Amino acid sequence: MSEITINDIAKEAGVGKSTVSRVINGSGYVSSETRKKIEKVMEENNYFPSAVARSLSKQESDTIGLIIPEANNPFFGEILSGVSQSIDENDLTLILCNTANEIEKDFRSLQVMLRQRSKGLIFTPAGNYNKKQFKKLNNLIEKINCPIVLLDRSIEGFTTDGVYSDNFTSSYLATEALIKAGHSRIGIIQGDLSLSIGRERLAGYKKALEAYGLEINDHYIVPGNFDADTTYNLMIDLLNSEAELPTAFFISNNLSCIGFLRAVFEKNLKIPEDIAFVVFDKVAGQELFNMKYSYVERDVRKMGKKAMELLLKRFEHPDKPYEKVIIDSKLKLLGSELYI
DNA sequence: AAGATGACTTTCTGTCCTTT
DNA sequence: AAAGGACAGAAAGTCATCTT
Repeated sequence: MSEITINDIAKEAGVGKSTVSRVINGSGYVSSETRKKIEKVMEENNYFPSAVARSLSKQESDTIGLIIPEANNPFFGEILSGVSQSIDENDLTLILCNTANEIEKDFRSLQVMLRQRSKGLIFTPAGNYNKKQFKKLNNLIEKINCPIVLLDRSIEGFTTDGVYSDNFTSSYLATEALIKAGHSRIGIIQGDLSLSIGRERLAGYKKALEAYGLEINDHYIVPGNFDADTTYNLMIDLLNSEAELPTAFFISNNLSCIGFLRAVFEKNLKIPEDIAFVVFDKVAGQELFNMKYSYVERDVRKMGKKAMELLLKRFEHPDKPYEKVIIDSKLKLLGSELYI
């Protein structure tokens, strides 16, 4: 049994297919009598128009592409939840690509969106582009030719709508909180410095130490890359070493924190008595272990929703100036007051 | 004779412009 | 208000022509 098409509906309703098309899309003139008849026939035949054919004709699909770098990061789960709510509300279709922080997969994902003739794109780039990669990116984007909203990570030299956070200020405040709690030996689990968010978070940390006259000790800078395993290994090395340890850490992201905690617990250290921390972004699941901890909180769902909002606005007004939205974040201090 | 190759046509299903 | 028909891009189908 072949699929029911607009022609079948038209034939059965005794009208032309263009009339059926107008009913489907609620456009143009259709007498209410004809409309009712066509709707009845569509209902009876359980007819759904082919999105494939519609895309073929319109030279555009109703899909929104979402390209994320870390499917294992709950941050992007929250983003997805915000985006998909708006997708539903606006009767769009979502295509999701995960790049695992590999730039080559950025390109593959963009090619997918190009092949799909996506209507819009929300994009968190996998990393820092070199000249050649930047050129390739520009070529692809030019071909895709649809509105793009950057999310959380910017691309140097590329201007478009975007939703970001104030990484510098949040990191400054997080580090400052540790200082105010009485810590003077404060380390950082550094993020991926090829990403602007990694650099900004490091800069905020450094600036806070500087502001309070504390020395920046390279030995306290753990060169992580936003990933749990790397941080775990580095922390184990550090905890095994003879060196004097920091009494507190600012941790650049939630995944690093998992590695950090694994190492700390493995060495039977107590949080926050032995070692305190403030982490950028919520760490999923910690509430379950009744572990109070401090973190930089941001409304991530809202970031996803806002990105969609920018896209929808761009559809309406293709030529308006680009918009850069900073979603505010605040410090959640939940640990012991003494230590933080 | 059998197989490979290339040129051309048809098919798929909605959309949209023109005509009645 | 409704009908008719061109059209979109890729794949499959058709047929003629060329190569072994």
